[in-house]
Formats: sequence, C-alpha cells, structure tokens
Amino acid sequence: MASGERLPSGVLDIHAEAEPLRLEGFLPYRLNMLATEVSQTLARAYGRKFGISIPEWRVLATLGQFGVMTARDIGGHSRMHKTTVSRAVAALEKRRLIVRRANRADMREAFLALTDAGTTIYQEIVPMARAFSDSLCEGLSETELRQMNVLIDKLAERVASLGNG
Amino acid sequence: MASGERLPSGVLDIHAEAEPLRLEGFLPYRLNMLATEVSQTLARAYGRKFGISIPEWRVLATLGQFGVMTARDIGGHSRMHKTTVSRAVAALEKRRLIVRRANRADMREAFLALTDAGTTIYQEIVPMARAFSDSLCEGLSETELRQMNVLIDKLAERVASLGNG
DNA sequence: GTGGGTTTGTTTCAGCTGAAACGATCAAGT
DNA sequence: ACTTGATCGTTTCAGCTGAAACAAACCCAC
Repeated sequence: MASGERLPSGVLDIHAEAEPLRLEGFLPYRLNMLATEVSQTLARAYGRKFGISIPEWRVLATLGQFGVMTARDIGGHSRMHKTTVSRAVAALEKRRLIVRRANRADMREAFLALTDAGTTIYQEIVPMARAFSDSLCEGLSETELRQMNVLIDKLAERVASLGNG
Repeated sequence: MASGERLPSGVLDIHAEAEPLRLEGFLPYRLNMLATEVSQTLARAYGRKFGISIPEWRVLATLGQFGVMTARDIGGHSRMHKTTVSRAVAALEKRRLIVRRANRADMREAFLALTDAGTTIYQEIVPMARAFSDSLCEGLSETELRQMNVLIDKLAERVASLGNG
C-alpha cells in the first residue's frame, strides 16, 4: 500500500500490517542525522587544528563565556555528565589551558578559569566556530533562521516534558 | 559589549578581544542538544520495553521498511558504521529477530530479513515511535512542521558540502 | 560537637564506538 | 590460471561514556 493511501471510509483494517515507518522521513531520525553531521564536521575542524575534544571545547567555551565557574556549573550549563566534565577539566589543566583555584568557602568545589594560553586558543576557535555556523546558515534567510530557532525551542520544551512527565 | 552592538563605523578594533561565543545561542550546539535529548528519550522508551539498542532499532527499522537488504546497504541507508551494523546484526540474529541468508551470486555479503518474531517486535515499536514523534510535534502547526523539514534538508545539504568540499 | 544525610568531584568498571588490520570473496587484466 | 586491487564483513584494539561506588567536604538538627 502506498504511503498516504486510505482505506475506504468506514472500513477498519484490523488485520492489516502496520504501515512501515519511513526512517528518512521520521523527525527524530532526521534531527539526529543532521546534528551528528554538524557536530562532527565542526569537531573535526578544531580537533585537527588544536587537539581538542568535544567535551574539552565545551569546557573552554563555557569558561570563555562566563569567566570563572565550578565544574558543577559547567556541567549544568553545557549539559555534560559530571564525569565527562571531570576528565575534560583534568586534560585541560594538564595542558595548562585552565587553572583550578580553591574555594576557601567550600573546599569540595574549585573555581576554574582559562589561563592566558587557554584564552588564546579559545579566541582562535571562536571565529572558526562562528565561520562554520555562518557558512552553515548561508542559504537560510533571516526569517528562516529565526524560525529554526523558534522551532528548536518548541521541540526542546516539548521533549523535556515528555521525558519527565 | 552587548550582543549585536556595533563599533562606530570606520573604526577597526584590532586589539579588542573577540566577542565571547554564547553557547546556548549557537546553532550547532542547540541542534545537538535537541537531537540528543530526542534520540535518548525515544531510545529509553523502546530500550526499557524490548531491550533494543539504538543501532539494533535502526537495523530493524531499515529491514522493516525495505524487506531484504545486505549489511552494507543497511549501513548506507541508516548512516551507521559497518562495525556498528555488524554487531547489531549479530545481536539480532542471536535473538532470532533477523535471519541471514547467503547470496550465491556474491558470497561476501548476505541477505538479511526480519523473522516473524522480528516483524512482531518491529510492528510493536513502530506505533510507539510514531506516537512519540506525534507527541513531540504537538504544538507545531502543519506549516511549522513542513518548515522544519525544509530547514533540516537545507542544513543537511549545506553541511554535507562543507564536510566534503 | 556529633551523627546522618547531602553535595562535589574522582575513580572504577562495563559497555559502546570507530579506525585499522584482517580473511574471504569478487572482478579485471594479462 | 594467476596476479592485482577492490569490496564485504568481522575482529582487534584503543579511546570514550556514563552508572555506580567512593572520598572529601558540607549542612543541619539534636
């Protein structure tokens, strides 16, 4: 049976097989393909150039944006698992791209911040990331871009409520 | 400096720091967050119920859609790495959800197809996946949904050309 | 202050992933 | 037929991921 075809009205086809799912038209699948491709293409770019993994880039990006943060807050903002953050932070600290300073008011956590070297790399990656994003959005009108962001927000809100509720 | 603010025209601020990147407004990041959340929420649903991983579900879905295929074609259509396909196929075959039949015309490859048990599970997952997708798209108008698909296509095409060219 | 429960961050461990090497098969040229 | 090179699929191996266990520090009621 062709997609979109209908049974004669009033007839319930209890015994018919379910219509097969066309994967390439299935929104969750389409979203995931696109996002994976986008993410990996960008990651290849800065990975080749700076030897930075995705979690490491996210830590750099978060610290570049907010200045000083704890590992917990970095994870919260960039939605990374605390173990992922812990390892990315350890790697970046070893390469002296970030520093860890004690919080005397709470010795469990530590304040993290970019070093000068870290800031330098950050400021090299940011234009690369922006150029990539701009190039990606080339061909989308201003209206389409706004629409895309609205749609992402709506879907994100929806999936969050599906996951929890 | 606030986002969107401009320097006085004619002035190049050679020495100014680059504007920090707002991660939560950065399209590649936003896309990835959304897709990951959508994918994992759906995977949790059929994972809990049927003990099926994402690669396994993709193999089932591809075979459910196309009937008989080789591992190579499954990977090509669902964009999975050949080792991922190989392992998903082995697991599904062990559970007798798919069968492998030799291609006498080319003994390197094998024809794969759903068994009755595999078809049964497939036909149970499909409505669940459809319901999830429908529920996700609730709140999006027909127009917005069309627009979303147009935008995904445009971005996918664009990122493909960025990756290769 | 002490004990019980919580929070921050690290480590351990088991599972997943993909690059690379591999065996088997095929196709084409000689 | 034999060699060469490509293709299909599996296995190996090294790296990444997150759940769970853990240590250290915190908070608070008693």
